[in-house]
Amino acid sequence: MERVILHVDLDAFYASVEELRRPEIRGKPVVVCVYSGRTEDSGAVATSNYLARELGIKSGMPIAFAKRAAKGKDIVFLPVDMEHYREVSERIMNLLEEHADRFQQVSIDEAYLDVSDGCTGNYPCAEKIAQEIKGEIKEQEGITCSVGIGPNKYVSKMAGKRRKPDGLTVVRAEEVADFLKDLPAGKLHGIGGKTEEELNTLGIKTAADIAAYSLTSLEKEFGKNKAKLLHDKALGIDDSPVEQKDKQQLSRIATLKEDTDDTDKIFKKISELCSDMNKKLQNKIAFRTISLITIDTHLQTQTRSETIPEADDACSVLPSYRTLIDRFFSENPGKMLRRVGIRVSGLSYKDVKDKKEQKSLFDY
DNA sequence: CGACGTGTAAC
DNA sequence: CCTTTTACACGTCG
Repeated sequence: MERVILHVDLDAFYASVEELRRPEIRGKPVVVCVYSGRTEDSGAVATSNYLARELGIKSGMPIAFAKRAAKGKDIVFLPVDMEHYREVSERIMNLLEEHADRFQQVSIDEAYLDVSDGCTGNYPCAEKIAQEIKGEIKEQEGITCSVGIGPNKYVSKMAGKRRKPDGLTVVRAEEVADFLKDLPAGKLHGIGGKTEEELNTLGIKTAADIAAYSLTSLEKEFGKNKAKLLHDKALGIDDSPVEQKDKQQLSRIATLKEDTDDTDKIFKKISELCSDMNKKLQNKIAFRTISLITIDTHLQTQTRSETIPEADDACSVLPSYRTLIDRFFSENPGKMLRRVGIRVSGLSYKDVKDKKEQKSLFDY
């Protein structure tokens, strides 16, 4: 049976939420920033609203660059408030879930909804759901979103990118090839700058160019898996189901006040990150592997990891982190670190299911 | 094969 | 001048 999938993307989410609670900044360019705390303007742009984007201020850009672009203009710079955005997001996601047979949240501001069953494969029905969703989010939270509708997750995501903000774009199965054909390879979700460069050297520029290339020739250049991925992206093929997946890893990373090779200072920062990690673990998740993440002066990332007997308290493995730090420096004498982080993986979830289920299991 | 480290990508 | 978090593929090593 043909599927019908919606992709919902909240427009300039952080900036929209800020405009909502600060009426005085409405109508102005707004830039929401992650300040690293090293210097006055060190850090990066998390999200900018559409007025700021018109001035060339985009996510990922260093704050200092953005301020230069903003020179002399009436632009609002704000620090991120993740806790607040998470609250708003949670309410919206709950609302979205109501409209789906199957639901998958992919980030704080994005989700996929499989409406195949409820709509029995009918696109107008899916469009109606999209309109309802847009109305509800606008009414209840004052935020606009862009929706893409397609025969799978990938096409719905690509469709949604077509019209923003406050867009609604439908791409039916029979329209997929035409919809994708002229898009530059790098615009296809999942194909980034590096891969685009590689493709360009082969004379491949657009989705149609990839599609015209034989899978066998792609395999020679990219290997079996990546070739298949490229081919599928070009043709709009995606069989992956809409389903909520458990996280496989959790990480926390922070920027040091200044570059350092002082293991005590680094260990102190790691300890803070561990306490923070425990908040995420919430007594619900155990882990088997821990990693130290290091980013040096030249922004080169390295990791050092160790598999340990299962643990559920990030702070309990601090001695192991100490060992990993020492290992890093003995293998990288003289290097200075700019940022450090921790990661736990090999997760197992202690199913704290509702008592009903626990009881039914117990009954057997 | 499992563990480990890197690179790519998206947000 | 350069944030944060997650996923996944791939190469290598034992």
